[in-house]
Amino acid sequence: MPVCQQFDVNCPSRLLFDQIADKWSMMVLSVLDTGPMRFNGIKRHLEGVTQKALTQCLRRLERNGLITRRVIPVSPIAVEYEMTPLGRTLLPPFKALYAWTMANLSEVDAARRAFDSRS
Amino acid sequence: MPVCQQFDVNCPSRLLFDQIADKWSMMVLSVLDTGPMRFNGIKRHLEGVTQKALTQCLRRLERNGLITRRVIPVSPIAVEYEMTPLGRTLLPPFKALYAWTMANLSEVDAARRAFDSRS
DNA sequence: CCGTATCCGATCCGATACTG
DNA sequence: CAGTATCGGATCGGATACGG
Repeated sequence: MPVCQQFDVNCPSRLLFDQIADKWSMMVLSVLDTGPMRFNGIKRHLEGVTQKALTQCLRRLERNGLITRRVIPVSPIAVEYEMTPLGRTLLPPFKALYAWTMANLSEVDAARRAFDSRS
Repeated sequence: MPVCQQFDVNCPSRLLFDQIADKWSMMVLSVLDTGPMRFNGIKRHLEGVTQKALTQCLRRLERNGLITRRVIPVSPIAVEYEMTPLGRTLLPPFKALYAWTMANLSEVDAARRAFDSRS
């Protein structure tokens, strides 16, 4: 089975892939895999993320059904994010890809140096 | 094992993930999985790709050691791209992710409609 | 605490033109 | 055939300010 059956930018798989392969989603899901967490808790775990970027990322994950957002009406307001069962099913494939990157980092790096020295 | 050990934008895995999770790489690798192919051959298989985008994508894949580029000095010139052994090892994790997207497309779509109707 | 709104520079991306 | 070069619009992303 090919990775994308239609080799098309509108391949249904690609439209979903784009939503989860972005800059922060993978790390947010990984953080939430350890349990529910509040906004600033997540933010503290992701060094370098801005509030805007994290908000957008969380919204997208929520819209795609991978996490839930629960407002706790205390003062000041608290918002807890939690992985859904669907979100949990995404972690194994992600981890497989993560394992590949870690296993092949050095080989890729060698290829890059070879390429860069050629040009 | 977490998806990203450092939860950091500079996590070495992320820096590599960005290179392969882009708009076209997955499809190019999938096309080349069927055998070596020339530039315009690949282009014909990827509906919607521009020459510029494909060139950039092929360069990046070549630089990362996932494909090779071979110039065949005929007239007019021919250039053949071929998957490397390293590139081949990337396909199983990719296919796992592809399988997940196909398996969960409808559930994600339902979540999106629910979210959109809430707001 | 958890956002939204706005501005602004950097970057991407397609279209087009041109070359060996 | 397989690129490179260039340009302008669109989009992204950070910084900042403000609000419930």
